[in-house]
Amino acid sequence: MTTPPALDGPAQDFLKALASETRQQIMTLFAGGKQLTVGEVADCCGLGQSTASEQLAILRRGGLVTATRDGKLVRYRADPTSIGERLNELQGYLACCCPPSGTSQ
Amino acid sequence: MTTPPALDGPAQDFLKALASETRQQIMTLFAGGKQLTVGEVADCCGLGQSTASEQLAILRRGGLVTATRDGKLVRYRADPTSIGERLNELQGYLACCCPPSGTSQ
DNA sequence: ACAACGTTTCGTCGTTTCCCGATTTGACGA
DNA sequence: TCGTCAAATCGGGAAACGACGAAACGTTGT
Repeated sequence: MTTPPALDGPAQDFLKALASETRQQIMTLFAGGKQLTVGEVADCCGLGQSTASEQLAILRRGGLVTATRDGKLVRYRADPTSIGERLNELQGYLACCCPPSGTSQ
Repeated sequence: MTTPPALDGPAQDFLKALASETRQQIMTLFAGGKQLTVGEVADCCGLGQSTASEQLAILRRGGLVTATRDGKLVRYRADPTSIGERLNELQGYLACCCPPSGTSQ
């Protein structure tokens, strides 16, 4: 009886993180493996400093980016491994609702 | 120079649709290709009738479900084809931020 | 014509999200 | 030890979201 597998915490955070246009825009900045500081992100997106920091924190909780300290700077970059995992989980979740073969009703 | 491919409308609707716990729960009801009416969804989730209708409309806009009329009922079910497409688009978008091979910074 | 089911719209309420400025924390370097 | 710069956190205000009930409408079947 296919236990309805409600999405768990991590997957939830992943979706929440992606469900904002601003954060989607931020993610595009990391294209090609680029690394950026909070200030650069704020600059590129026309956001306040604290706002950028908050949005990056949400992306980090969603497993989309990681941060490493470099002197007094903190460099953010995309986290392909984690993204792949969450994407897989999402696919698995959706697969439950989407019988590849029509088992019909 | 990987044109930053901001997510387009459909993908946006897909993410928005999935970014609600209630709608995630609704999706699990369709597991195994089941079909449900608005009333059944409202019942199963403890939602008001209009709320269920609204949430289903959002899921439909997101390409997650389709609706067909059957007599005076409207039956909803998951839409695997559309889901697959949107999932692919999402993957493509994320791939831009996630160099499969470390092209490094 | 009428009843049943679904959809849409309206107004409301409470919660959450987004963004901000201000303040605090943390990590240097003098 | 003191500044200083970057980042994080705090507090607040505006907007968006989720849910509700009620009403009006469309469709379908009796």
